[in-house]
Amino acid sequence: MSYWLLKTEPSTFSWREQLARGKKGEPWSGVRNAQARINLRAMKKGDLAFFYHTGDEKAVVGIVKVIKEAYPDSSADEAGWVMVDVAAVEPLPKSVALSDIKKDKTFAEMALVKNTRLSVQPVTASEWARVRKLGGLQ
DNA sequence: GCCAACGTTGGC
DNA sequence: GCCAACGTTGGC
Repeated sequence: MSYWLLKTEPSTFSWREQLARGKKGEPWSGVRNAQARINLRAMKKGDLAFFYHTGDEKAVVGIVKVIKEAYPDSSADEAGWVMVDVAAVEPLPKSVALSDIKKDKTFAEMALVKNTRLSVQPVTASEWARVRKLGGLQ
C-alpha cells in the first residue's frame, strides 16, 4: 500500500466536486507529464492519496482512495497517457497549508517542497502520518 | 504580474 | 547529442 499526493486547481476540479461524486469516484485525467505518469501507473487499487489545492489555497484538503488503476486517458489527444479513478474518503478537519508544510522539517525532502511542478507525487509513510496529524486526524 | 523551476522543441 | 529558446506550472 502506497501513499500519494494529487494536485488540482480548485477552479478546474475541487475537493467539493470530488466529495459530491461519492463512492463512485472520478477519473483523474489530464496528466501530461512523464514523471507524473510513472506515478499514476504505480498506483494500486486501495492506495490512498492526499487531495491538494493549488492556486490561492495551496493546502491539503482531503483524502482520496484509488478505486481503479491506470487506464487510457480519454481526454488525451494522443495515445499513451493514463488516468486512474479516485473516490473521496474523508476531508481533513483542518486543511494543511503549504506554508505549514514548509515550516516542518518532516517535509524537507517532500516533492511538494522540492519539485513544486510535479502534479502526481509519492508520499512517504512518515509524511503521510504527519500531514494527517496536522490536518486534525488521530 | 512576476519569476523560478522544469519540460519540450528544434536548430545545429 | 547538445543546448538555446520557448512554454507551462505554480508559488510569491
